[in-house]
Amino acid sequence: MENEPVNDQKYRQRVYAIVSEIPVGRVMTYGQIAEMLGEGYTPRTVGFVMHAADTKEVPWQRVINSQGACSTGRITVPINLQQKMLEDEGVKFNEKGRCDLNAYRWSPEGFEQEDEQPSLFG
DNA sequence: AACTTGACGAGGG
DNA sequence: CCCCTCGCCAAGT
Repeated sequence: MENEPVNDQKYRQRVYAIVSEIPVGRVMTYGQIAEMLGEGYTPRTVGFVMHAADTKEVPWQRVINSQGACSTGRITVPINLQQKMLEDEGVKFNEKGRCDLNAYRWSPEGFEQEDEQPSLFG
């Protein structure tokens, strides 16, 4: 069969495609990605997919949890590797291992989040 | 085919 | 602000 299931890309491919678009020094949360994928997708699933991601082809380190911290903990990867990689890209973490999402969180065009900051018009 | 687990997230205490 | 619980969906056993 010639027709590739491009339109039926597994959610994995979609997740990888999104993650691959995250610029250096920027991050996205699992929930944010799940929201982009649409209904039927949850942060849980995104995390599961990321676990199987090719660490050589995907900037997996730029995906963190909603608290601004690395969820990798001590699982597939040596402790603090993810945070270390992000710090190397310019992302600052505090003593609690959390970064300022308001400053580093990135959204692709068409998926910008609403401003949480109040209007400066006063 | 059913049950358990998991790189999450929001809400309540 | 930290800790615990429930909900979510796909994969592995």
